[in-house]
Amino acid sequence: MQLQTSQSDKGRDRILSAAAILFCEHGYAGVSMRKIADSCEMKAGSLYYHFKSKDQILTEVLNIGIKKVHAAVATALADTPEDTPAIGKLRRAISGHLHALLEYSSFTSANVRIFRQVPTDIQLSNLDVRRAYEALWDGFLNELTEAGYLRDDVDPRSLRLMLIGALNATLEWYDPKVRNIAYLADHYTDILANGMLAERNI
Amino acid sequence: MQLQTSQSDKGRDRILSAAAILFCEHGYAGVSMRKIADSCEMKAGSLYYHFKSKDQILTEVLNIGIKKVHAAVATALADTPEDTPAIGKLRRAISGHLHALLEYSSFTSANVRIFRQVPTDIQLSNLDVRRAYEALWDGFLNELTEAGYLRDDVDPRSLRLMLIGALNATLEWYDPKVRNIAYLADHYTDILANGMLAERNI
DNA sequence: TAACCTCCCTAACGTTTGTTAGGCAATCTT
DNA sequence: AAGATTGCCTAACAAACGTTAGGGAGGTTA
Repeated sequence: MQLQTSQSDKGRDRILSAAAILFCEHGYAGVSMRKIADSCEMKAGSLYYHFKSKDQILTEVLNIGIKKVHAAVATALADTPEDTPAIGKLRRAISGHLHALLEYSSFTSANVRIFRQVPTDIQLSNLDVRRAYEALWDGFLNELTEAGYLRDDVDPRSLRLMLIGALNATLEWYDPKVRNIAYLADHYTDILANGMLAERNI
Repeated sequence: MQLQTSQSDKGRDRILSAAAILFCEHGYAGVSMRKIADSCEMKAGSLYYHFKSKDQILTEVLNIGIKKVHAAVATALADTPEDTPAIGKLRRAISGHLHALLEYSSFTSANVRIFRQVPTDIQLSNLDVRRAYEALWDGFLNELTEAGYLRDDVDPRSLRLMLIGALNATLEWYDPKVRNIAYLADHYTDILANGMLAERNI
């Protein structure tokens, strides 16, 4: 997925990419326009040719972040062969989310890390894309429930919050040198699906 | 658990409490000494009577944060009656963590939210307390494994990362008006223990 | 060739930042 | 009563902040 560039918005993209990485690492207030400019080899004033304020850069970074995971998970689900079992679909969705979060996209990581620390009006401008992503998961989990694959005593919304929360938390400790994403996706799918107890205790 | 005050460190405590809340809401760099001072009805200069720098306040907030969850979980486990089943112990530990995170302690929330965005040397000064808390969980999970309660194909360390990650993520959306902590603790324990599938698929 | 647009630059503005020096009233010690 | 200590204050500093105005090099269009 490309940043929504129409033709040759090279400068814009460089700025957004640099900003995403910096926001992710140091938080919103910890990143100045001068630091963003530094890390894409520009000067602070030049950023204002492409964006009208720091807040606008932030808003775009946040929106792109969610759109990237959304696209990754939607693709993973759409590409799933007809006869894939429920746990297989789940694994693909989880894998898509983790890849977008840990590998492809500093935009996604930035969103997860800084969303709650950002001014309220900017949070609001990110709400629509967030809700769309939540709806994607809720739809998928509801399908599984209606098909009888999920326990009927767990409500899909709570499950979604827990599931995505658990996945997003990997961001805090994930290290590609220790475990790869495929292992992580399998492991998380297995435990979320089957639990950690040797014998079930429901 | 009190902030480690020897006698009447009232000023210190007021500053630390105010700082914890602000750090949690706006991130490290988003909170100035003047804002901390404002919200505990002091002036910025006065903070330097109690602390030698902003970084020192941050360091103490982070350390207290972990110590609070540690104490909560340790107490929960220690108070568990002899014959409590494995899932009961797990529930108590999870409940202790969630209470410290969501109810009692803005120090704990601050730690979870801002740790990764903080300068490296300050992260390092928080490592010892963090490791001690991790060891508490690893010890508990190892006990369960050795007693045969946990599946032997999941490794306790990965499990701990996933479990605490999932719990910490509640911070992003928890709202006491929608669900109480007891419900959350039960729900998380159930799914982590038994999984979400109607029929196991191992 | 002239006019224009694109994309970056420099230099400066007013504000906010962390921190320090010095002062002053209340309390405690002797 | 005299002196020391505690706990806060004010005022100021240099640095860093977001943002703006204006300029200039290079390519495109007329």
